[in-house]
Amino acid sequence: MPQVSIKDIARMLNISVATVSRALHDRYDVKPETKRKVIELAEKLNYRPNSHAIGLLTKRTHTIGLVVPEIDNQFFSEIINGLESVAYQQGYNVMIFQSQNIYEREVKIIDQLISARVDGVAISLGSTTQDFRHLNMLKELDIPLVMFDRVHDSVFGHKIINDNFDGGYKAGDFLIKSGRQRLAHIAGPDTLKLSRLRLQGFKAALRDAQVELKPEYLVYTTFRLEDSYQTALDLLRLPEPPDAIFAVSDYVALGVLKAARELNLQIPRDLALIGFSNLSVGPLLEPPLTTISQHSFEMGQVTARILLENIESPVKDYKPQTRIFKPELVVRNSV
Amino acid sequence: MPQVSIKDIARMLNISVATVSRALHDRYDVKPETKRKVIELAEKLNYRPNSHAIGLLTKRTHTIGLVVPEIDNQFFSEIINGLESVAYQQGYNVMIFQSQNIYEREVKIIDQLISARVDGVAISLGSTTQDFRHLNMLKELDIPLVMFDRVHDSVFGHKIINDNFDGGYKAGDFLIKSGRQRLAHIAGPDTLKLSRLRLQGFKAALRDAQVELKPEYLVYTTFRLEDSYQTALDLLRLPEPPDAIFAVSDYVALGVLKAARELNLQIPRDLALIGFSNLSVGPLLEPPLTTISQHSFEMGQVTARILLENIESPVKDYKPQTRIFKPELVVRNSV
DNA sequence: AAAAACTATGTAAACGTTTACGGAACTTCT
DNA sequence: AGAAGTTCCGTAAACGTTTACATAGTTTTT
Repeated sequence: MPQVSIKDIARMLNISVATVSRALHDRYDVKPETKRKVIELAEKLNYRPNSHAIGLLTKRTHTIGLVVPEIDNQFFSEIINGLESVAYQQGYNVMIFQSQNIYEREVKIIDQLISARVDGVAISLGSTTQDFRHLNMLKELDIPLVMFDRVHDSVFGHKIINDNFDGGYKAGDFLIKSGRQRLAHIAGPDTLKLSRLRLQGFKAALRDAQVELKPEYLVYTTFRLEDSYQTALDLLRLPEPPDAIFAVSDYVALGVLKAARELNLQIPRDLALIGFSNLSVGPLLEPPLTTISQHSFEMGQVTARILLENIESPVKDYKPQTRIFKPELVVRNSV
Repeated sequence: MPQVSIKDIARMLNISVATVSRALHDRYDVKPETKRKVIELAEKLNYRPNSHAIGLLTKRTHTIGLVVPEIDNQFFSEIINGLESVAYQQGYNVMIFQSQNIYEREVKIIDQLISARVDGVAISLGSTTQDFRHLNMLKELDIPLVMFDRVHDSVFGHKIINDNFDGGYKAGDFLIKSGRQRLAHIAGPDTLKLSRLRLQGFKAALRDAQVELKPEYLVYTTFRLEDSYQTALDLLRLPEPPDAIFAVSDYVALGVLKAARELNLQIPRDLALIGFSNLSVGPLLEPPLTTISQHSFEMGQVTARILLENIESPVKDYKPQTRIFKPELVVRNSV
């Protein structure tokens, strides 16, 4: 038994589709008797409205497209949860897509979202994205856009970001205040703004305290566990190894932890370690990981609110807003 | 500038919509000259086909709906990745939804997927779901269904599952072979089939080795970290505490780890610990966690393959298949 | 008793796309 | 030169739904 339409119901009851439609919407101008018959039959036949027909006609889908680099990343999944919680409450669906940090896939996803005529788009940019035409096209098509966490200035849209500079500063500051001198930083890819900002904040903290950042203490890694482990290993095997490491993320800190264990370094005695993100496993590690926490769930909520506000606003032109979240130091035992 | 349609292009070039459609599909019966003009204009105007119109007409959306209890769970996000990898390759989109283990939300999601006329549905059941009418409706509407990991016999659809009995057996067997005698199990909610099966397998291993399972060594928990930590704490504070624990999942094992640390128990000396799932942080814990690994990525791939095969098959009736994956023991240092 | 108002329903157009069918304008063949 | 074939394009219907407009029938008002 394939899908039933309003037409089928109309035919079976010998009435017009218009009446069926009105009955299902509980309009005032339908006889209660008719209403009852329609609703009963619809129920019996498991009628479900065809959202393509509705989307085609009304040009509204009550759907927002969400694009993240990857979902198996707690930071993003928390943002997704925050965003969904607000969207559902307002009667919107969320379609989640992963770009896997692959530029071509990101472009394809955006094309699909346009084809699906979503009411709005929320995205965290892929790390390899350098050309932004696909995103600026949304503006031309009057589709509201909100970028979160991984944003770029040459894209027209709202921005929800962390103050990564501040986070980097807080990490550096805390390490210094805890008495360390040979501070190192394992940075993320230089192409990512968040990497650069965390590094800059870290540097600023050192500068303010007149602590030197040795060139060999600044190293780069990707977010792959294997990479950060290797990078940490190299760093800790220097003739004069650092006594404190600020890792650009908790994932990277996990790599440091592994490397330190391999070299029989004890944390925090031989090495202080601070991460970034506040993964839920952090407190369960040995030692519990000191980190910088981002308000991920909240960021998702705010992303949704700004997007929905824009979608429901009658004017299509909008001035992009920027919301900045301040990260927080979470002190545990790794420093 | 709102969205451009095929009609707009036709009007601007003084040709019919049929020709525009044919040109964009690169049909043989369009003059190259015309083709060029159409394609150029479409490109210039950022034309994107309206997938609602196409879905309405062709009744095919090339979209599959994916429902998981939650995405911030590595097991599920790995399955998602496996499923997406196959789906994308075959030109299908994946719409991801979270039920949050809330029955009403699961029902609503299924309704939406029906409304969106997805070509097929893959789902891992929510833990509170007891009524399956919403899922069996898919059968009536000729929408193929694949259940993975959390399945139920009263639902008509394919099943992709882990042999949880075997996993439980392997865990118990390994603990016994490593010389432990006072074996305990922290089980998941009894409503979940996977909990019951892992427990049964564990019991079978003990029975086969003629090792007793003391009633007080069998305790239950939810998957919330706080709960498993408390449960573990109670267990380890017994007058005669166990010397080995099989935790129903790695998440729960993290709670045990925390409790053991609090009580100054050393793992594996004072307590052997084995988890289930093989989370990526496992090897980075202290000690690295011994666990039972599930082939999550592969499960996702198989889920997608079976679903797509069914979707593309010309016959709408199908015999549900069942695929069982054998879990694997991953030996690290916690035993 | 006619006019006015209300009730319940139907008609038809529109949204964007695809495609079967038909046919006009050429070209090639005999 | 007529027949036959080829090339290119247009017409129109269909998918499922909503809604402005029209209208028939009934009730109320004057």
